[in-house]
Amino acid sequence: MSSFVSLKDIRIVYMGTPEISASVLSFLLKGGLNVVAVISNEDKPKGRKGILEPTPVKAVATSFGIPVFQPHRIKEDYGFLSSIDFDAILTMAYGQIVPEGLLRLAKYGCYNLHGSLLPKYRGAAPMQRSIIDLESKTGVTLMEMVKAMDAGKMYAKKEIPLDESIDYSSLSELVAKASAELVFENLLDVINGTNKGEEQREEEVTFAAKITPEEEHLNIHLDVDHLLGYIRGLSLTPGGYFYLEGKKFKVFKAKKTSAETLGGLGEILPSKKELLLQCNGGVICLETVQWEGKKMMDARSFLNGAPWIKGKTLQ
RNA sequence: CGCGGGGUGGAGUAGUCCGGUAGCUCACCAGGCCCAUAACCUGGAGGUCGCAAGUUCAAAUCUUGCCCCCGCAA
Repeated sequence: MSSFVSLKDIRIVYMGTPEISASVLSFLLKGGLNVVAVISNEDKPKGRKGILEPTPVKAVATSFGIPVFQPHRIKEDYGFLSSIDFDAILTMAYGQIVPEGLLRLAKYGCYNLHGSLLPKYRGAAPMQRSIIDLESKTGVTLMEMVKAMDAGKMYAKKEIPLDESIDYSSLSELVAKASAELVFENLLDVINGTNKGEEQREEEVTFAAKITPEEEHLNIHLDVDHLLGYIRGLSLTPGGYFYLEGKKFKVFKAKKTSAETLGGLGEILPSKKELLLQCNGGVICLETVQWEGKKMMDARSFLNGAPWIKGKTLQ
């Protein structure tokens, strides 16, 4: 076992790719964590013009002057790590399975930040699923990386209460902040062996499957509360949608206004200033929407330009 | 050359095909009504119609080039 005096003495290799992982890295670096190298997925062509853009994590690392490695297949290509002097690996949403051989390269272990209260919601989309399932709370877990996905020992957790004001985007921010806190408060103890961790109880394991393209098409038949769960769980990216006049009509934000049935299922109810949608078991007020080809806008603006929507039915 | 939609007062849109007074719903300002109001009525200010060039007596509208935004696909 080691005996680091300060967290800053530990030389860390950070692995991650998307926005949320970049936020975590940013918090960690601002807090003084000693990150000696960053591994991120390959840059991919983005946007309509297919321009190659750096991954969010790469962008942050670069701005801090930290070397970035982007192996095509980490499984076959992690030899570059032998040229780096480091102590431990920390990952958050890297995007590829980390091979066992690489796990063994870290003298003081490999650690992962997972966006749920393990053992619940192992897998790809824990934050979205927690919201979609209408959980009352979720959180972040600092854990040991092992061969099996999200199955290692748990060292520390932070709980985050969920309510109807939290969507995927706002939860991501909370998770990023909590993740960084977990690292600052616990990683030293974990690596020094003071914090032994706790095995996950297999009988409590649940999985958070990736969001499928089909799920992004909101199901108007769902009962109103679960429908709102989907809207929040998918917002702001990728955004759940209905079809209106054959084109996608995304709904980013909505709230329940009554439990009545005032029109046909999926009908936009007549209202001067609000975009009211009849759902199964109640009426919801759409607050932020986007019609295919248009910009995201508040419902009031949309209504100003498209009053004809009243009486139409969303599918 | 991946497919498609779009850029019009502060916001959202109509008008573009078929050239000729820039309309609508809001926001804003003033006045009115009202116990009162985010409601209602009246009046008002605010626009180089993305940029540039071309055609024309005349261009938001037609032609060409460019910039930017958005949905999809990757």
